[in-house]
Amino acid sequence: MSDISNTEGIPLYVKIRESLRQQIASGELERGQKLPSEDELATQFGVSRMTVRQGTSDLIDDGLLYRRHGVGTFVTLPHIERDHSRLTNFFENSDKHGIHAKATILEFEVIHATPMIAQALLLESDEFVIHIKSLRQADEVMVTLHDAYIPHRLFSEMIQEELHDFDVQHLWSKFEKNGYPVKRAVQKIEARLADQELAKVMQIQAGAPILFKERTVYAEDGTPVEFTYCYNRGDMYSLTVILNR
Amino acid sequence: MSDISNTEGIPLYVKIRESLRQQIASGELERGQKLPSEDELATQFGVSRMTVRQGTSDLIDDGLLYRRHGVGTFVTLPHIERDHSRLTNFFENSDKHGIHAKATILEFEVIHATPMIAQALLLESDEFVIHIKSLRQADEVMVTLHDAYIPHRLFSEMIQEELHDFDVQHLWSKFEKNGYPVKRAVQKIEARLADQELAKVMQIQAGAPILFKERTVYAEDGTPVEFTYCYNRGDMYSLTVILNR
DNA sequence: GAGTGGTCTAGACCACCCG
DNA sequence: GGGTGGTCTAGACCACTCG
Repeated sequence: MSDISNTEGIPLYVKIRESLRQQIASGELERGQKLPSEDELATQFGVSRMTVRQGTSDLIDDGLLYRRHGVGTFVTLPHIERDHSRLTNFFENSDKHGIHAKATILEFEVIHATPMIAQALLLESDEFVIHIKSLRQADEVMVTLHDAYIPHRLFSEMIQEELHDFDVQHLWSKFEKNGYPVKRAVQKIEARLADQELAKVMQIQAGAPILFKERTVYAEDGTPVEFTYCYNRGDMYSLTVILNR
Repeated sequence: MSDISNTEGIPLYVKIRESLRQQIASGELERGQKLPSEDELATQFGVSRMTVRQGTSDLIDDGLLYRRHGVGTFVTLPHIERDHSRLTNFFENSDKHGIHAKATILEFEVIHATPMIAQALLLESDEFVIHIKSLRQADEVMVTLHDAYIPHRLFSEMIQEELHDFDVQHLWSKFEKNGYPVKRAVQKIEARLADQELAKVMQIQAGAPILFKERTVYAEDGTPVEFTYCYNRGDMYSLTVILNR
C-alpha cells in the first residue's frame, strides 16, 4: 500500500510525511478522519513506529494532524497550514500571489548606527551599518517604504557593488552566501498616520493609515543580519499571522 | 553530573530539556557555545541518544539551540524565545506585563451569523452565534473594542448566565470545559482610521489610527470556536510576532 | 580520519481512553 | 480489556564538516 518507492536518498520519514500530506490534500484522508494507528502505519509503510512518528510529528507542527493520547491521530478540520505565515520577504510573497513586484532604491549609504539600531543588531554604538532605503511597488502601485540597516562588518563586500546594479531582491541570498542563512524574524507592528514627508514619498494623503513594522531578522545561529523600518499603505496592505497556544 | 533526580512521573526528555534550559538561563552554557555531543550528553544523563535528541529538539523549536550537521549543537546568540509570540488573550497578556485589565460588556446577544462570520466559523448561513461586544481597558485606559462571535450550537449553555455575571476573562476556559481547548489562531492585521462611531465609543478623535485585527480562534481538532473583530488604539497598542523561515 | 548530527530499527513498558 | 499514543532503549549505519 501507499507506494514508498525507493526514490534514492530521500529519508523514509520524509516520504511518509509527504505521502500522508498528499493523501490529505487529495481528500483520500478526510478532514476529521482518524488515521490508522501508528503500529498499523508502520506495517503498511514497512518501517518502525518511531519513523512513522517522525513523519507525523512534522504534520502536527504544520497543523494538518493532531494526536489524542489513548484515542488516535486525526486530520484537523480546516487546514490552517503553518506555511501561510512563514517568514518571507516582499518579493517571495509577491511571487506566490502572482503580483508583479518592483523596488526602487532611493538611498544606499554607510552610516553610523543609531543607538536603537545598534541595540537591535547587537553592535557597538559607533559601528557602521549599510542603510538601504527603497520604495516597493506591487503591480505598479506604491505600497511600502522600506528602511533597512545591515551590519557593515558582516557584509562589507556589498558596498563594492554599483548602486544601479544592486539587487535588493536577493538580499537574503547574499546573507546566506556569507554564511548567515535567514532563519527567524521578530516584528513589532503598529498602526500610524502618514506624516507630510512620508505622504509625499508614497504619493498618498497625509493622515492616511500606515501599517508600521519594525523588524529584526536573524540568521540560524541568532546573529542579527537586518533591522528594518517598514511603512505600508494601510489600504493596500494587510498581514496574516498564525499563533499557537 | 547534572542531576536528573528521579522526580517521579516526569519524562526523562523533559528533565533533560529543562536542565539544559536552566543551564542556558543561568549562563552556565554561554550564548554561541557548543554543547557536548549527543553521545556525551546521553552518557552524562544516563539515557539513550534518542532521548537526548527529543529534549534538544524542543529547545530548537523554542529558538534556544540550533544544530549543524557534522559540527555540533550550539546555543543561539540572542534568545528569541518563541514564547514571546504565543497565542494569548487580552487578560493573560496584561497579567504577564503587570497591567490591570478590565472589560465592560456592551452587548450580549444571540443573532444569525452574517455570511462572513458563518464562513469563518464553518457554520450554515442561518445558524445562531453568540455576539459579545466589549470594551477593554488597560490600567484604566480604553484600548480595545472587541466584537466576538461564538457558535451557539457548541456553547449554548453560555447564554443561561446572567449578563452581569458573565465572565469574558475566562471565555477560553469555558471553551476548554466544553471539550474545545484553544490551540491556534489566524489573525489578519490592518491599519485603519477611527470612524465617528468608533471614536465616540473609544473616546478618541475620528481619524485616529486603529490597529484592526480580524481573528479566528481554533480548538485542537481545528473546530473554529471564536471569530473576532478587534479595534485597537494605534497609539496604545502594538503587536509583536515571531516568524520562522 | 575523527567527530558530529541525521536516520532508522525492533523491540519494550507505560498511561490514557473507551465501551 | 483492548487499542491507542507517550516514552525509552541500545544499538546501527550514513552524511556532513573540518583539519
